[in-house]
Amino acid sequence: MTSLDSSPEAVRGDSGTAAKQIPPAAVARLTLYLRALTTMLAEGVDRVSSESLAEASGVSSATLRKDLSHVGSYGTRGVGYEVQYLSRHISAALGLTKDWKVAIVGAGNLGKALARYGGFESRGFDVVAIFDADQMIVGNEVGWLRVSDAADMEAVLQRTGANMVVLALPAAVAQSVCDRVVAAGVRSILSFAPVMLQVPPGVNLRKVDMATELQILAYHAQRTQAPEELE
Amino acid sequence: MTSLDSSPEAVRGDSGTAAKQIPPAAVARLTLYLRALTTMLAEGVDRVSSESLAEASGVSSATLRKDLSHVGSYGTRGVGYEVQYLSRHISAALGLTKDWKVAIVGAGNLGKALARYGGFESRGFDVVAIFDADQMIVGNEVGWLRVSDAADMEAVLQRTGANMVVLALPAAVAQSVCDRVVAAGVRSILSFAPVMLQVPPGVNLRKVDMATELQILAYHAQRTQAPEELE
DNA sequence: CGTTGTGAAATTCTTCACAGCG
DNA sequence: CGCTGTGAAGAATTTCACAACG
Repeated sequence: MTSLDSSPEAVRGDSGTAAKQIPPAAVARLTLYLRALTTMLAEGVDRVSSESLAEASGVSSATLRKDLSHVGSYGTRGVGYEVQYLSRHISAALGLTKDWKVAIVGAGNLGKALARYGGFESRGFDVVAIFDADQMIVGNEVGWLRVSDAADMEAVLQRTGANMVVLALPAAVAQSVCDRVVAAGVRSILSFAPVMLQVPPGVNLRKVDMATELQILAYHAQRTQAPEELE
Repeated sequence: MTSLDSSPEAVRGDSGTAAKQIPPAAVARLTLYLRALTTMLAEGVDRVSSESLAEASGVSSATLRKDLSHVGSYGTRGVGYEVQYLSRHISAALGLTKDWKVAIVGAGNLGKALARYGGFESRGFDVVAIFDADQMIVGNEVGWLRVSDAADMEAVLQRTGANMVVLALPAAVAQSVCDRVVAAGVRSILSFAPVMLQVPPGVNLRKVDMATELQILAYHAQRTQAPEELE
């Protein structure tokens, strides 16, 4: 992987560590390729061209090849990519070789749904704990886990070695729980709470807001199919 | 203002309605502003500057003002924005004044969580039906709804006037259900199924994949805290 | 005055097109 | 010959900086 690639500038690498950074948009798509490759692997496909992998992932082949170029050169010209080989390299680039242990905070409907969601385990994320503050819920079984008391969060996070946390709780308490989680040393947080959370630098926070998704859909729907709407 | 009008993909062939299109990235952020404004409204705040609304939304003030410029000029120079007034205009621009009726397909853990999720109702989306194919589940109560038989989907969608559908079902059946939903006339779909769905042009599809979010988080986590640190 | 709204510059992302290689 | 990998071109988006204005 030659890459006459020089980082533009302002790369926050203090020095030395020239680990090539992958553009955010490309990272998001790499997960799609990985999913498609996993499906192919299960179907016994062992080679794939950029054209067909792109189609299976819903992107253009040019975009796909450009994205893969950030990861490395794992294809064979004139042939394509070996499914398993490529799959492994994308996983490595995404940091999925590490053992990710996820704790879910909030055992309401969403928290329970997430805890039982097979998609996590099957993609290398191990759900190790689920918390709730409601004493009526603490102790209940959710999947193969038992709901822990949110009061013991720090201790349980430590004991289970959780290194990612999913927040599935009401907006009102999200920030304070988030603060505790950060204080406990967790540096990767996925929040489903519909609020802007403040986290210190060095902590990775991603947000998913389901109502937001519907609103975006509403915008497009209104544009493409509203015959009567003028202003 | 200008007519920098290049359509990314299949835009309807009509030419009469030249409603100004808002960049996708801006649309996504407008929903954040709306959320922040709603919170402020509830707190009794009635004026806000671009600077503070930007902070409450987690973006730069320059980005915020640029985004609002796509919607219109609703601020007062030297003063700021009136919370309610701006809120109303963003809602209108996003198409949220229309009555959106949402049907959820799949009454598993996720489907139930979504059906009971207060965030939809509170932001103008009315959940009007929930379906499942499992006869053990059909008829159960979920929130204030009763699970309908997926076999009757077309009829129920018609009767309830659903104009948006949320797919909360296994990857394996997602495409075929999606096809039925499209055939029934629904043109806006939010899918939680971890597969690439094919929809005809004119149908709006958005996807949320929770495992994908964790993978993206993993990438960043690995970059920012893995180098050669021992702990 | 202080803050909005916006051209223009800077940056990032996507697409093109083709050289390079198996 | 066919397909990958990649510079270069082209779009889109974000940031800057300041004129306009209540």
